[in-house]
Parts: sequence; structure tokens; C-alpha cells
Amino acid sequence: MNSERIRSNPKNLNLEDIARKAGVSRSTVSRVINNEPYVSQRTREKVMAVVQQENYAPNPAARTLVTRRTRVIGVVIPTSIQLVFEDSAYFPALLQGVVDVTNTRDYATLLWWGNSEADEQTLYNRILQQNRLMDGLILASIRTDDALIAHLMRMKVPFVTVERPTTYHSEISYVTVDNVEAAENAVKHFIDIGRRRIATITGALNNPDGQDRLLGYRLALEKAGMPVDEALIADGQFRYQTGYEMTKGQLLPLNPDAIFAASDVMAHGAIQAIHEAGLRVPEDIAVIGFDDLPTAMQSKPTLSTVHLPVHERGFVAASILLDLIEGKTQETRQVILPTELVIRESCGTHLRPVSK
Amino acid sequence: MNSERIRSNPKNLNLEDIARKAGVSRSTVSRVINNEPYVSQRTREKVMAVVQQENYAPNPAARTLVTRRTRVIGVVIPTSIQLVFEDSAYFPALLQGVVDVTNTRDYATLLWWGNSEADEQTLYNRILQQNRLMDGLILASIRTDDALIAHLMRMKVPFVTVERPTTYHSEISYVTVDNVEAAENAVKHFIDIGRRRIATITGALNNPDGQDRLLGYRLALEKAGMPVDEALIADGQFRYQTGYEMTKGQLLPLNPDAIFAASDVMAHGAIQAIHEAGLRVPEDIAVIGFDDLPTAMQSKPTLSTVHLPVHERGFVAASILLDLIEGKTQETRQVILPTELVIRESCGTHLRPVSK
DNA sequence: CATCAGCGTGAGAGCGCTCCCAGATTCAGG
DNA sequence: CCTGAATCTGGGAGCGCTCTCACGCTGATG
Repeated sequence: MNSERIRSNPKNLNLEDIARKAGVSRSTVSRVINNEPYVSQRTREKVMAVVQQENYAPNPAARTLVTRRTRVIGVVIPTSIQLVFEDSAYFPALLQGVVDVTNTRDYATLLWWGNSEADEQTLYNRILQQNRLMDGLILASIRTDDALIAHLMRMKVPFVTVERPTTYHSEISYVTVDNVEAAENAVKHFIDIGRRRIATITGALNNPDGQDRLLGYRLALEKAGMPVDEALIADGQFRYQTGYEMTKGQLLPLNPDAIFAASDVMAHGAIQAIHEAGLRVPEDIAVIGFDDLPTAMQSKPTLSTVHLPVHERGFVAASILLDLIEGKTQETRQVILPTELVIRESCGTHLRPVSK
Repeated sequence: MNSERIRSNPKNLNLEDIARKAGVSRSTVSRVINNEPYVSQRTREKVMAVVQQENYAPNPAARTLVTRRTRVIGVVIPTSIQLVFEDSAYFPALLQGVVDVTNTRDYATLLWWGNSEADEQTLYNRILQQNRLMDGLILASIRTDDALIAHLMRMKVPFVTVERPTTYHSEISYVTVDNVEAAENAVKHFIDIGRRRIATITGALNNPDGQDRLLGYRLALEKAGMPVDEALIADGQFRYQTGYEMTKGQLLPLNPDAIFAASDVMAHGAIQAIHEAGLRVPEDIAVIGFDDLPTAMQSKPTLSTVHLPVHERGFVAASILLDLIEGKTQETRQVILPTELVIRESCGTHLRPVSK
């Protein structure tokens, strides 16, 4: 046990008590606590000694009441359990990026996580009602035309989204990745290694990420002068099950030689369907996913995929938010982080080398 | 947009303002807001009308200052990033269970998540300093002999742990599963279907979960009158990579016909090593994992494993904590949730039916 | 020696709420 | 009609802090 290294304040003393014990006024203790100037070195040390000895910590509620600052930020994840559960690495990584910042800059992180889409409205109401609990918000997977965002802007609550905004482009701060370019690079890689019947399984198309990844697929084919066959585009909704079903029912009968899936879990579903049909990956059909989840390295064959800087996304979003809150930045900021195509076994690069 | 359904309080009115507009006193508005008796129906409606119209929400800091309640609970996850990242489904599921409760009972959830083991002490200090921010805590993966727990008890902060405690058995509340029995059942199943050289890959043995699962393995063999060969026990630390390496380097040369892994990710690592050695799962070596992650259903062969009620664990822990906070329960509570052996392809049950 | 800027300290007000107490009103029962 | 209990309402204190202001002190400057 290392009790002596931990501070706590069992007696719940207040500023007044500390002042009395140190023989100074409440104001002076406040100045010392907040590291303000105009306190003599002698007094400062005297007060600090008492503070240490009594394990005094100021009451956050009293502080907030007058400063109107809480040193707490909120992270809003309205997503229902299904998506979170399958793509379970995304939110932990994002949150880890956020807490990396809040831990070092001494903020606390309040988690607003929905349990079902039906309750989304209830969650938003609670967040708005309790907005004085937080100095600012990070919004994950929230449509920018959502009423929540309009309210936050009106109430002047600082916030940063980690989604490509569909409106307010320069009025709100966001951190995202170039999904179009990332998808384009993946499909271009298929073309470069000689694949010709390239199919895609899209994500949910009401989602900017889903839309952009499909756009990248189209652009890559067009730029290569190849026709876009709409039949080779299957709607997969980001999910394992639909990835499997769409491959089995829609794509395999059309004999594709490559599949670009807009998420890793759909890619794994596709591979499962391909194997069940007695075909090989990547020899018969090459596959590239999107996300680079830990499972990409663990599957057989290992999955080629687009690596997303998820941790960095949370990190940058939190950094921007705190700068906004602390007034270090006045203007909104828009950040687009780079992605990387990670080549593993499933895309068949080792079979037919890039033709330059 | 559905702005009209969302409430917000842009003008930041206070009780006094509402009272003036409603033509009553501050006290009366307070009674209405808090749904207290001794307010006439007429007055109540008059006040509610103004509250609705102005989208008034009470200031939580002011409220907390006098009630000493925050309606916020904290969830502490000191675990470093590596473990979280591989076994990434565990904490989201646990958190989801917690927020299911906090959402319906109108509490907010503060996330204390460490970024490295080195900073664990710093994190604990921050939690203790800021303890007045929360009404209680849920502690995940924290050793019960940790100094943090001693401090919380001394400060009379209500808390519930989701780990088998190593001390204070009846003094603290916890929610856990019977790891010993679960592991015993898994190994017993191997024995029942005729496997005789049963190996195990253990979790981290400084962890109660890891210890108990190994104990269950030993008990199953002993009860069946089979010898425990220490060479067939490999230390896997819960991780994919070590699961793979231990199987390849230590276990395969000993020709086991079954492997019980103390986590799914290790089981997947083991299967990978078995396949690379040109052997088949489950024909040559049967495998059972532990956790029942979503990936268990997606691998090939699908993974037999012990299903853990992780969501329920968070749910029950949060329920107990809120009961404790609200005084609905005085005493601590200890809950052991049931596990379930989920039979899929990797354990070979379909090959050699249970011999009764 | 008077003046004044700058440092160091303390007193008082007030953030927005809850809670206690006192007073007003209503109404049943003798 | 009076009494006392129950119901309703308002005023005041106070939770623990920050922030503004005023005041005393020091030492440099003209």
C-alpha cells in the first residue's frame, strides 16, 4: 500500500478553515490555491504547508458557481449498442485519444452515451439541460444538421465534432479524415495490381463516411477509364452480417475479382461468404477493408485495409476544444487527418506485383 | 430539424427570475422544480408554464453546493491502452451496462480512464481531489488492496467494484462472475468429449480472473482423476501475441489434443499457430476461449467460448451504486453472475459426441 | 519631504440554489 | 365562534468559493 502518496480530504475543510489555521485571510488562501501573484513568498509557503497537511482541495461546485467553469468536458456518443458492439474498437480508441488530452490538461470527461436510437432525443435534452455541467462538448457520429448542434451554437457552448459536417462548414470545428481519397487509393491499388471486376460494399449511405467512401470508389474507376457497374455496388450498412449476405447474394453471382468494403467487419463478412462458396482470398477475390481494427491482423488471411487515425482524431478534437474553452483560439478549426493504405495478405499484392 | 422538441436555456435565467415572472417567491419555484408537496395545484401550473416557456433549468453547481449531491457517478478504468485495445469489446460493453442505468435514472457518467500504468497514481490523486464532483464510483479492474480503495472507504465515498476482491470481502460491494466454475466447466467439456492431453494458456496471473481460471482448469482435471502436467500450462498474459507464441513454442511440441485459453484473443492466437503448423481445429486440437467477444462468431472455425455477462456486470454494478447513493440500501452487496459455455465449432463437440 | 506607483493583504458582496422558520390561510371539530 | 391542525407561501440564512475594492506599506522619484 502506498497510502502516503495519495491525497484526500476526509474532513472537508473549507477555505475559511485553512485561512484560520494559517493565520491569514480567505482571500490570501484563494490566491495561493490559484497560483496568483501578489502573495509574498513567506505567506505562500505558510499557506501551502497547511494545505498539504490538511489535504485540502477546493470545492468544485462552489468554484463553478462563481467562475462558471467546471473543468469538465462532455463526449457525446448517441450511437446505439449494435454498431458500437461490432465496431467495438472505434469508440475506445477515440475516447482514449480524448482522455490523453484531458488527463494531461487536468479536465474530467463526462460520457453521454445513448442506449438506443429511440432515446436519442431524451439524451440530447438531458445534455442541453445539464450543459452548465460542462465547459464544452465533443460530438461523435452526430449529423451536423442535427438540432443539437443548432442549440449548442445558439447557447454558445464550445464544441468539436468528429465527423465530416454536412452544413456549417466553416462555422463549426471538426476533425475528420479524407474518406474520398482513402477509398480512392484502395480501389486504385486493386487496379494497379491488375484487378478488373472490382465490387464495393458500402457503409450506411445516410452517413457522410459511407457516402464519401462510395464516392472514392467511383472516382478511382472513372480516373482509370473503367466503367462503374452499379450492380457491383452493394449496400452493407457497415455491418458484419450485411457484408456477408450482400457478398453471398448479390456480388458472388457477378464474379468479381476484388471487393472493397467500407468497413473491416464487412470485409470479414465478405471473406466468410467467399470461403463458404469454395473460393480463395486473395487468389480468386482480393479484399480490402476500412478501419484497421485489431482483428485485421488476426484474421486468416490478414486483412489489407485503410488505417484510420482514430486515437489521433480524439486527441486533436480534445486539444481544439480545450483551446477554444481556454480562449487560446477564437476561430473554429477544421482538421483533416491523413489515412494510410495498409497492405496485408487479403489484397493479393504478393500474387501480382504492381505493374508500373 | 426538430428544434421544438429540444429544451435549452440560452438566457441563463435563475430561480429569482422565474419567480418574478410567475408572480411567486423563489421558494415556491424551488418547490415546484423539485416536485415537493405543499404547493397548490394552481400555483404549480402557473410556475410550470413559465418554466416551460423560458426553458429554465436549475444551475447544477448552485444545487450541488447546498445539497452535496451531484447526480454524477464516476467510472474508473486505470488499465493501460494495450489491454483495452486488444480486448476492446470488454469496456464498451461494461460502460454500456452502466449508462443503461445512469440514463434511465438521470445520472451523468464521468469517465476516469488512465493512459498508462505510470500515470495510475496521478489519476487516483485527481479522482480523490475531485471526489466532490461525484456521488459515487464504479471501479473496473482495480485491485482491491489498492490504496485508492482504502481512501474511498475512509472518505465514505460509495463505490462498487467489478472485480473479485482480494480483501475486504464483505466490507465492499462488488459484481463478478464465478471464473473458477466457468473454467472448470470448459475443461470438463473437453474431458467429456474424450480429449486427454488438455493444455491451457493462462491470463495474467497477478489478476484474480487469471488466477481463478487456472484454478478451474486444475480442479476439472483433478476431479476427473487426471494428472495435471505443469508443462501444459502456458503463461499467456491475456494477449493475442503471447497466445500465438506460447502455443507455437511451448504447447505444440507437447502434442496436446485440446487447449483451453483464458481469453478469446489468446484462443485466436492459438488457432493461428495451430493452422500454421499444418494442424486442424478442432480435428487435431480442440480449442475453447473465454469472453465470447463478437469475433468468436466471425472466426473460422467459429470459437467455442465461455460467455461473460459483461453488459449485465456494468448494469448491476451501477444499480447497486445508485441504490447505495440514494440510501435505498445500507449494506454492501456481493453479486456473482452466471456464465455460460457456448459451444461452437472449435471445440469439436460435433466430432466426438459426449460420452455419458 | 511630499508624491506616487506597485506590492501585499483583508473585508464584503454575490454566484444560484435549498432549507428552515415564520406567518397567512383554510377547514374540521367541539 | 373559537381552537388547533393542516396546507400553502415568502423571507432569510448560508453552502464555499472568487472577485472587486480599499487600505496599508515600501521605496523610488522630483
